Amino acid sequence: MNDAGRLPLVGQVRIMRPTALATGPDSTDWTKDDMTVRTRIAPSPTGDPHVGTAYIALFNLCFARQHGGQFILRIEDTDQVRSTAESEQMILDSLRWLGLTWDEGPDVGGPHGPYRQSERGDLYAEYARQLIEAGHAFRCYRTAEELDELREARKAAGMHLALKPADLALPAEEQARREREGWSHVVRMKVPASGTCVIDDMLRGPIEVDWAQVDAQILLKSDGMPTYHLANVVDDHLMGITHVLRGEEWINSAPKHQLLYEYFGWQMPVLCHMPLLRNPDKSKLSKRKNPTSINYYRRMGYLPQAVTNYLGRMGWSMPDEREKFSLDEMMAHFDIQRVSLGGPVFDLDKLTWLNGLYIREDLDDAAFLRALMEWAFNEEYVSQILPQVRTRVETLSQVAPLAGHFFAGLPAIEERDFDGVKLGREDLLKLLQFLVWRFEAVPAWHKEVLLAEVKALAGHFQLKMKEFLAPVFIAITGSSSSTSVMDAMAILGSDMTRARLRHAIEVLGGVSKKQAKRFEKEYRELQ
RNA sequence: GUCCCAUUCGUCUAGUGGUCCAGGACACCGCCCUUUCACGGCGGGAACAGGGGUUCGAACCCCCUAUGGGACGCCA
Repeated sequence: MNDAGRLPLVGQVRIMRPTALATGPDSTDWTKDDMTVRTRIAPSPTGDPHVGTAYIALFNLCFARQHGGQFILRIEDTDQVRSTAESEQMILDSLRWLGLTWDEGPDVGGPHGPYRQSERGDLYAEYARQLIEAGHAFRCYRTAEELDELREARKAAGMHLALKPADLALPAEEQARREREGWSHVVRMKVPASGTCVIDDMLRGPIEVDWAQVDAQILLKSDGMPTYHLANVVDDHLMGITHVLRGEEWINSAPKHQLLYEYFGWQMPVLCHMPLLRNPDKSKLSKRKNPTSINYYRRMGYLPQAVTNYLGRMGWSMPDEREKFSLDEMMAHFDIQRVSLGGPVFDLDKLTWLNGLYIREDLDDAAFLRALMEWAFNEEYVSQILPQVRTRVETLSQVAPLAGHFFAGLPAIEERDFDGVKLGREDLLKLLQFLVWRFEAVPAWHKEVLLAEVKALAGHFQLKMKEFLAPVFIAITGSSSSTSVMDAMAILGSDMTRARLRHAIEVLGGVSKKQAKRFEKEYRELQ
């Protein structure tokens, strides 16, 4: 693809831009009757399926459906290092489990495919080339060290850290030399040095950002892959996306996106930045502080309709304020203007209450039985457990007590359950905390990987595996004698394992702020 | 450090200038129901961040301050 004229364009989608900037969100029409609304969720397959992804997907789906439009799923796997096929599959499975289905996507196809950015070939490079030709982008040969220095200089001067085209420019002969010698380079977009950019937000109204705050964004990485900003704009346009509902964290890069649309001469989709889901301490929801994987909630035995319902209550309410509603009801009554902007704290208690409501009110005996079987009493799952119990039981009735932890959430343990562990309190907490941190970072949740991690840590603590695993055993299985703890962790999955380890830390009185500081320091040195 | 976004009970929220000495839900507490525990029912405490405006009137509009969050990556 090297002729710009042959690039596929989407002509039939008409978008009405907000016309009255000064009048604010209330008096502006954001959709038009003759427009086909198209929204999308664009997850990056770099880990466990995140509840935040489901949250944004839910609102995109409801917005599209409510306007009789389409909802698209696109995989943004331009990060070649971190993206995995396994993660992509989990994301698709999880969203489908929640009932958040898409009209077009990598697995179901559609007229605007492929829906996986890694399969969209050199489309992005071609668009980047166009921008260079038009003088809107440039090749940048700066080294990582030079970039660090430039940022340091700006920091020292008390300026925003955004690197501007002028900062990055090399003397002509140096630029020529690096080009001639074939240095690795990136393509960056040109951005105005000063002035103000106004972006419109469907909920927040006009937002002013000073161009001085906006850096010369990299569009094409040195590996030739596009960054989010380029790929996102190109694909949203090519796929006819009319409304972009995404997380608040994108507000600051919206000027770049808007500028790219202008450079290309494309119609800009309507932007809507949703509030971010929060941890109880109000920081952005993170796996460091909370279970964030949809897999975790599934494994904990939450019903998909309850999870979806609960996510729908995050920053949004039904016009009649009812707490319990189905996805269909939400789509039928959806009104984007009812989104409240304060970042909602993800509250396990309320989700759990809601889930109970669904079990009590919505499931008859047959449906309850089915839910239970689908959840964990199915062949696939139980088959994983069998090898763990076969050699340890003499009657079938011993299976449930022995393997109960495979069918449970957090074990009912107390402080004194750890009495038999021959470790000081500080070391005990440290051991569990280090394990949690270590597990947060494992790239793939496989037994061999976990074993390597555990061995490394046991070495650090100068403990035999048996000694090291004693407290882990209690934390994971809730007992001092049970099935293999390494296998249990592998089977239970990352979030459940970490949740149980964290639960054990809490049971043991928790880690104080001072301890946390000490632990972090030691942990960093360990790396 | 610079910029952006936000701010109603502990938490999720209703509220878009008078109907709000602020309503509902979770959690918590009490009572009732009950052979236990739940479920269910009834009740209780609990919030408009602060200060200035605008207005006859402000949770709601404007400004300032404070607090929280986010962004500033060859991650998305």
